[in-house]
Amino acid sequence: MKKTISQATIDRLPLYFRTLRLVEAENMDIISSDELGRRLDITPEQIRKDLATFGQFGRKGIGYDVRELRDRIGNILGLHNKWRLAIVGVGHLGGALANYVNFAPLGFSVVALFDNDKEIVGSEVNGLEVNDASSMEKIIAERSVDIGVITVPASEAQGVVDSLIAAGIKGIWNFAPIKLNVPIDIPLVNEDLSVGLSALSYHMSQD
Amino acid sequence: MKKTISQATIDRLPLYFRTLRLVEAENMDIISSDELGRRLDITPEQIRKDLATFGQFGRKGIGYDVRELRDRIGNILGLHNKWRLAIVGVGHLGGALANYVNFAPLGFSVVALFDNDKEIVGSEVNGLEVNDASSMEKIIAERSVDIGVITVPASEAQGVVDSLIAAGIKGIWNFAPIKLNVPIDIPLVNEDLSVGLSALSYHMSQD
DNA sequence: TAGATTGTTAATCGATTAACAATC
DNA sequence: TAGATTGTTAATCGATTAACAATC
Repeated sequence: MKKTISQATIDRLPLYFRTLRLVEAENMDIISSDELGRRLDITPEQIRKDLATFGQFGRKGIGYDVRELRDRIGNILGLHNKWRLAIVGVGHLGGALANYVNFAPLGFSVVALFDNDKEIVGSEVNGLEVNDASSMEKIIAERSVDIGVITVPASEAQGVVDSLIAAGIKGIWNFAPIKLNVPIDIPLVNEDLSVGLSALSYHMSQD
Repeated sequence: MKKTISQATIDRLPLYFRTLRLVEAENMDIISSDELGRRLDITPEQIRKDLATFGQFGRKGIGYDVRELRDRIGNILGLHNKWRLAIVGVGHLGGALANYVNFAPLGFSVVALFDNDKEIVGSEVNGLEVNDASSMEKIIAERSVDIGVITVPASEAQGVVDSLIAAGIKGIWNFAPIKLNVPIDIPLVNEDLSVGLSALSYHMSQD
């Protein structure tokens, strides 16, 4: 029986991964939980605890091998899967994500774009043609799309998600500010920009 | 002495706010924690607990007045401040945020755009001219900018933040995937897209 | 060896859930 | 009145922090 990993731990792993890549570029071979924590404002105890969830990664008295730890965290996060994304809704935000350069180093690639606006369908974004939403089922199968990125208006989001799931998508990354219903076996991550901005407003309003 | 409010609670308030606006558009005057919870997949106990942090909002046996609760949550979040944003880095993501339509209903407005790319400076995005980064200090004061939005590459982010803070900015909303150092009295919220996407990858990789 | 640093257990802290009296 | 629903206290659960033995 697999122990459940806390979401808080999972959300810190990408930060470790990112920092290890930077540290690697600085030609450091070994890093301590202390140094890694200093670079992320996370306590070394927290980092060691997080890593201990998945096994033993370091050497007592020495620290962690940068490359090895980066690889192992990447594998835990499933980044070796080289996930393929389809962006549904090629407005400003969808277009920006189609051009986002920070996906590639994590192994994600955008392989399909969809919209239902005749003005947008047929145009090219970052070298990829925008397809009509009606061809979603066919193209998702053809291009082995794994993840659907929802950048349509909230009112259309659930319909799009239903279609994606019918087409066999394996995960949903949602930017529409609305609660989506998905089958329990389809992971869903919500990226609600208004939450972060409102939280900032809250903190700025405290004396 | 003011009790500290948990970040988890603060992060749920925007969801309540958003849902209350929708419910209001449906002409509902009263809502129970049960119904609100049903619409957000949050337990009614959690909602009542969150609200209780800030006082008494409802009527026993009846529920919450939709408009009143929406107003009071808006005020707790500080949305009545009508914050003014400047976006620094008008690439794809910065440009998308300059056009983002979901800010206005929350009282946020974008009043300045900056970039250091000569190709971009002088162009117009959503009716607003892109200014040279060198004029940041002057324009931020002139336009009473409250919040700086960081959409520059990670390598430039800390420099931009230092300039913004020197110019008198009151809060930072950061999209650059890097840990920023800011004075403790300047609230900072990080929006790291790779965290959410990596977490999705993790969940998709579990049996 | 002495100093550094991990991995792990125990202690603490904080958040969520459950229960229920108050009351509309 | 009976049914519904809040606000609040108590119980539980889970996450973080502290401490330290193991060991390089």
